[in-house]
Amino acid sequence: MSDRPYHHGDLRDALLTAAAAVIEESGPAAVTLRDLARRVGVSHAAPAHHFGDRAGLMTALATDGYSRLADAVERLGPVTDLRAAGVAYVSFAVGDRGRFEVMFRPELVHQDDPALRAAQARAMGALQAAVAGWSADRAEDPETVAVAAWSLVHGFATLWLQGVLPPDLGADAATAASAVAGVLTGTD
Amino acid sequence: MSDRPYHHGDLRDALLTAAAAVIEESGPAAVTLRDLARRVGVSHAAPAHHFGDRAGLMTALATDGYSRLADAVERLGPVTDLRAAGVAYVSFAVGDRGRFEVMFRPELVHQDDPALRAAQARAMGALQAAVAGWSADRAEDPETVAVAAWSLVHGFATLWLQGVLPPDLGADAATAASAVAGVLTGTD
DNA sequence: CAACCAATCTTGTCATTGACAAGTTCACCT
DNA sequence: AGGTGAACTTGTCAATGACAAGATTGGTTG
Repeated sequence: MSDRPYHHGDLRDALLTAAAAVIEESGPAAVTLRDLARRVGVSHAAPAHHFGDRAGLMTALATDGYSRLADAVERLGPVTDLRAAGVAYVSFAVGDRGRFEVMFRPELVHQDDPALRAAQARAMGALQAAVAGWSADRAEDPETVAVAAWSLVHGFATLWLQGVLPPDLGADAATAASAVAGVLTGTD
Repeated sequence: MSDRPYHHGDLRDALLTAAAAVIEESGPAAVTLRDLARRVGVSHAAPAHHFGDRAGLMTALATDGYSRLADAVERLGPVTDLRAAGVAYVSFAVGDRGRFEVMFRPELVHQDDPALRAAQARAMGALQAAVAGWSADRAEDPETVAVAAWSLVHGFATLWLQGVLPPDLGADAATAASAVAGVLTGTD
């Protein structure tokens, strides 16, 4: 019918990239299998072959996101200042917003997917390892401290992405995140 | 056709309550105007009369949520310990999960809705007033401190709701929130 | 008290979507 | 050369959101 080749060649990645782009523009609710297919130039049922269903596509995107987050944190190495880890976390969320927004929406993905769980575990392990050195210096229970640190950076990232934070913080998320994380560390 | 009265009498509130219940069970993506209509016992187009469209219903639900949050925080009065405000915030999120989940999803609501913005402003004002006394004692810029506090409790609430936090924190969100907030205040 | 009126709710319809089924094309391997 | 399975297609169905037009009702006014 059309002159495009029957085999796309890289359809899976193309769909994931397109999905991330749609989410960055309009949020996860705007992601439609048929729209992605149109954007990439394939038939409306092609995505189902690679991902099964819509949740399958979201699962693949979230898995990809956890892997990238783990990469970013592992590149960091062990940190003694929470701010470095916080900046990495927030930078990932802002820079890879399309994936980050799906990672913490359990209702959109197949939570029991093995690949997802593995990538999730790797990212969490990397985060914990990165913060371990810092939290050891604190008086409180290390786990409570880790949860506080995670809550702080995660909350900041989501609030920043939603644009509800006061504009006085500036336009650079990393700089603002560092300042906010400094409140927890007590450094200035 | 059926024997139910033509006028429901309290359809608007009934739909909002049903929507909150659906979200608590299955998340915002599971909310369907037609399903809500069925649950409440009206025709499939009845919801549109009260809310216009799906986003209109979500907007009303979010507005309701901001009002309830503002009520909860104002009941608190001025606080000198962040933990009290944090517990109130998290308790609202966990207790009114169906509304909380919609309040921070800009893509689901009509963000420019006047009633929404008013309720939002009231809630944010109440939070800021509650924390003002506490943040004044800190060395850092008060606004940065306020953002840090908000980020911490908001992040904790969302992570808690998603069930990704370690189970060692216990089953009571308020207790865990108090402990985690204590890391920021430095009190133990 | 009757007639109206605006709000409330209904039925009917349409384009879009996700999911599924069955067929077609193609790359690769033997 | 031939087959074999993965990649992709067309076709279809029920469900949904949105819209249009009509039916019902409580209140309100003349």
